[in-house]
Amino acid sequence: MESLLRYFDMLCLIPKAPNSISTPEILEKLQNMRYAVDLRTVQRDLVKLSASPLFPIANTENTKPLRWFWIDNSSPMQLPMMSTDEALTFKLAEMFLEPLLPPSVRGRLTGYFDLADKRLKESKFEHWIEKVGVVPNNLPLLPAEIEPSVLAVVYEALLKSLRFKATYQAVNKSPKTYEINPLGLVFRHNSIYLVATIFDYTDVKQLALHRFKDAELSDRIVLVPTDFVLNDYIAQGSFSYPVDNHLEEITLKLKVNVFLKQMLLETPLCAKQKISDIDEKHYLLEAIVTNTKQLNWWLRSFGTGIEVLEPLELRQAFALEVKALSKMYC
Amino acid sequence: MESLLRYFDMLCLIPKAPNSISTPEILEKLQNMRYAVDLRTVQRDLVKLSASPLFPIANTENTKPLRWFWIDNSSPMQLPMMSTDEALTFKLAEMFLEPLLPPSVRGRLTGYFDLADKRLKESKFEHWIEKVGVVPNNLPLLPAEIEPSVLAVVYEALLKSLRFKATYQAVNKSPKTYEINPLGLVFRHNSIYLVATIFDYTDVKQLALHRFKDAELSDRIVLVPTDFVLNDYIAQGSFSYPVDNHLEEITLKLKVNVFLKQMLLETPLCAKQKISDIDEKHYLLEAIVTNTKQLNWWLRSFGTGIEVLEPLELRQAFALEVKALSKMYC
DNA sequence: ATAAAAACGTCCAATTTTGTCGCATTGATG
DNA sequence: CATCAATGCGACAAAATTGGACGTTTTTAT
Repeated sequence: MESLLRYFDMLCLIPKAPNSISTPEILEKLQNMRYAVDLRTVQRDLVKLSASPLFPIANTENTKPLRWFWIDNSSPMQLPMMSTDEALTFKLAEMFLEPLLPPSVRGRLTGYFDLADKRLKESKFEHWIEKVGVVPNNLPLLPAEIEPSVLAVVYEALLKSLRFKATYQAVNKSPKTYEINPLGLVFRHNSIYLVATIFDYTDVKQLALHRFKDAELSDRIVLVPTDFVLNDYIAQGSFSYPVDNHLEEITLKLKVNVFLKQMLLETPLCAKQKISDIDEKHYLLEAIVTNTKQLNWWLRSFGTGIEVLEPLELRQAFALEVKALSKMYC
Repeated sequence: MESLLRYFDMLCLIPKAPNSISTPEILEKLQNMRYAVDLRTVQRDLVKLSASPLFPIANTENTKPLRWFWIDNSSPMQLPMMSTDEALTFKLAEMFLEPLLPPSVRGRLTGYFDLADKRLKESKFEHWIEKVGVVPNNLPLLPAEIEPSVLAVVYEALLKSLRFKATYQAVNKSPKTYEINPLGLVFRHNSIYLVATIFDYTDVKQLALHRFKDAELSDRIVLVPTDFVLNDYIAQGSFSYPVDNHLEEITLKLKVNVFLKQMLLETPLCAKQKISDIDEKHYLLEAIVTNTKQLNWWLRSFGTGIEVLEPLELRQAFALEVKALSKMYC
C-alpha cells in the first residue's frame, strides 16, 4: 500500500512531454516526501510503470541521468472519473467557446474535451450531440489564429515574470524584433492582446498575439511600471474600446417591444429592474446600469425595438445619431 | 505491479458521491477485465484504499452489499498533472464563461477550475490573476439561475432518453405539473431552453430551464416526433429569435470607420473579406456572409460607424428603419 | 586519465499480498 | 419463524513481490 502511494506520487512528479525529470531528481523529491527509498528502487519502479500501457511514460535513452516524461498528450486520466454531467457540461462549454477563443488557446483544452467525448461514448450516450444546440446572440467573427509556439512563450513569460524576444508585425508594416516586457493578457472581441512595454521604454502598448511571428523566452526579469495594475488599465479605458471617460450609474428608462420584454424578463439588465405596461404592444423598462459603450451597442442593436426615454442626455445622443443616420441613408 | 493496475481500475469503477457501486459488482467488472481475484481481495483492497487520504472513498455502512463511492466532490486528481498552460487556459475559460453560463451549469466544472487554481498556486504563479483580463463585447445580462436539482434531472433525462415530471411556471402564470418529453437543450442569450413535447401532445415547445420549480425522472421512454432534428428545428427559425425564413449568402458592402476597419482586420467577417480605402476616414469592406438577424444586430450596433451600401434590399431596410427611428426621437 | 554518478543485473531476506476457511450478520424466502 | 444465501470480517499460511545490498558497466565531468 505504501508503494501504491509512492507510485502515485512518482507519476505526479513526471511532467508532460516537452519537459522531463531525471531519475535522481525524482529520488530527491520522493525523499523530501518522507519516502525512504533507494535510487535502485526508483529506477525499477519507473521501468515497471512505463511497461504498462496505462502509463505512457518514457525516458530519453541517450542522456545518462535518464530523464522521464509522459509521452503523448492524449487525454489525461483522472480519479474520480469524469461524470456524465461534467462531460456534458464540457461539451457545452466547448460549443460555447468555439467561436470565441482562438484555436490554439482552445487547443490547450482538447485533452479534456476528448475525455468528455470518451466518457459520453462509453456510457452509450452517443446521441447527446444531437440534443444540444447553441444559438449565438452575437455575430460569429473569425477568431484570429495565434502561432502555438508564440502562445506557449507568452504564457510562460507571464507566469514566470520574464521578458521575451519576439518578431511583431504591426498592420501594414514590416516585421520587427523587439524585447517585450509583458504585463498582462487581455481578451477582447475574439482576439488576445498582450499589454506590455518594449525594451526599456515606459509607455504601455497593446500587441495582438496573432501578429507575433515568433517568440523566444529571455532571462531578463519583467519590470512593472510603478502603479501599473491591469484591471485599472482596462477600466481606465486605455484599452482599445473607446470607453466613456467616467462610467456612471444611470437610471435607464426604455420603451421596448414584446420580444425584448420577454427577453429581459429572462435575463434582466440588473437585479432590480422593473417592467410595466405602456400600451398593448409596448412596455416600460426601468433599470439601473452603468453607462458603457457595450450598453450603447446593445441599445442600438435592436433598432426600433427600443426607444430610449431617459436619461435625457442618452436620448439626445440617440436623437443626434439618428439624424446622422438619416443623412446617410437618404 | 499487476495489483497496482488493479487498484487503478478499481478506483475507476467507483462513481462519485450520489452514485455508488457494490463490492460484488466491482468484483464482477474486475473479472471481466481478466483480473482473477477473490471477493475477499476486493474487500480488503477497498478498505486499504479508503484508509489513504489520497483516495477519499467510503461505503454505506448500513446496507449489506456495501456500496462504495467517492466522498467529497473536491477537485479530481489526474495523471499526468495539469500543466500550467492548461491551468491558465482553464482560468481564462472560466472568466469567459462567467457572464455567459448560469451558475449551476458552470458549477459542474468548478472541480476543474479549482484544480487549475491549485496548480497555479503550487507553482508559485499566484499573480497570474492580476495579469489577465477580459473585455466583454456584449452587454453582461444577468444569467437566470437554474435550480441545480432540475438541471441534474434534465441532464439525466436527455442522456438516458427518459421523460420526467416537472413543475413549470410560465411567465405570469401559476405553476403547473407536466410530464415532459425532452428532445434537446438550446443555449440562447444567457438562458437554457429545453425543447420538448408535453404529455403525449405532438407540438414542440420551448421551456426555459430556470422556470422549472422541480423535476423528477420518470421511467417512460422519450418519444421523438418523426423527422425531428434539433439542428433543423433551430435552423428553421422555430427558435425564439425571429430568424429570417430563407437564409441566403449575401455580398455585403459596407462603408466603415477607422475603428471598425481595425477590428475587422483582426477578426474578419469571413475568410475572403476585402478592405479598401474610400477616403481618409472611411473604408470599403466587402465580404460574403449569411444574412441573419445576428448580422443585422451587429450592423445596427455600430450606429453611424457603418453605412450599408449593398445589397440594396438591406440598405433599403436600414433606410426604412432609420425613418422609423427619426419619428421616434423627433 | 580519473573519479563520480548513474544504470543495470542478480541475489535473498523481509514484507506484502492473496486464497481459504470459519464465523457473524443481514436480508430474502418459503 | 426457520432457513438459506450473500456478504463482511478476522485469522492463517502459502505465494508472490518488493526492495536493499552489492557488483559490474557505462557515461559524464573535471
